[in-house]
Amino acid sequence: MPELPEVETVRRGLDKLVLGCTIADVAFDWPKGFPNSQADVDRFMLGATITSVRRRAKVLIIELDTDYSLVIHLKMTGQLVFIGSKSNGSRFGAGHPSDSLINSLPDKSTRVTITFSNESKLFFNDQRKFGWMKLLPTVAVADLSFFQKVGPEPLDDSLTADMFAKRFQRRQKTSIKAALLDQTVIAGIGNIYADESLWAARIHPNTRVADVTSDQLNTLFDELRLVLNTAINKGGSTNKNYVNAEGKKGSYMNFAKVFRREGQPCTRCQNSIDKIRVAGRGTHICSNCQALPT
DNA sequence: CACTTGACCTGTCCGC
DNA sequence: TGCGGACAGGTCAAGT
Repeated sequence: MPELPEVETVRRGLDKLVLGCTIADVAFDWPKGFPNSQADVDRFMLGATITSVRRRAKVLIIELDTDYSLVIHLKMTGQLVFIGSKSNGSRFGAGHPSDSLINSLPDKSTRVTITFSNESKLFFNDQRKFGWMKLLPTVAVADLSFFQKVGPEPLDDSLTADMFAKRFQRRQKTSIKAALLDQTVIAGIGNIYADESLWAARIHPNTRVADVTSDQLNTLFDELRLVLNTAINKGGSTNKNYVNAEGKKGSYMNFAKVFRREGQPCTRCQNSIDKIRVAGRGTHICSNCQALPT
């Protein structure tokens, strides 16, 4: 699922819904995705209060007042869905009481259920089981190998176009799309926003990084940030499974220019959008707007 | 090191 | 309808 805009949307939802909540119970049976022992959970989660919800790249960090944190990666199909509970026992969704998720969770994809002292619940669902959640000492979170290697946040105010361009210097021989998807170059970009930003910057995804001009990299920097900010404003993209912390879908797919629009006209030139394969991933382009250098 | 490919899972869709 | 294969928002480990 989730790329930076989706994870950020979930983070904002959790920040609103579970900050200050106290954990009363944790139900889990998923050693591969949640490897902590019952003893760890008893000692560092039960009775703990959530003090902050942060995001780095596509990873969520839920900090507890026990100096432990839950570190969560949703990978392709992970969801974190909050469902409240009224004092009379009836359930309500955070924003949309009619949402079908309210009465269907937990379901067969539910891997972890956290119950808070006010009886509301947070479900970690993951159909494909690629996602994970780890309970770690907060001071150890930064030592995770992923955080040691991950590149800068594309929306960080301090990131300049020059700094952005420099990140690509050690990936000269690969395609620009493979480099964009490489989390050690820039954090948070996945298949949807790689395709969308390359279309906006009129760069063919198969262009070798060495053949991307500095003007094109400058344009890509601007367009990438525009695409990501727009996607956050639309609540992210729901291609299939993604929902936010309230169980709601994102609407960015209605505004996408190429992603999953194969066969439809390019909004700039009316040429039919193509789907090709680049860096082992399905890739959407306008072959008229996005020419390969000759 | 840089680069590519397959593996990890479950579900769905498409062609025969 | 059934069945096999390809494919799906992301990382990793292993190979060259």
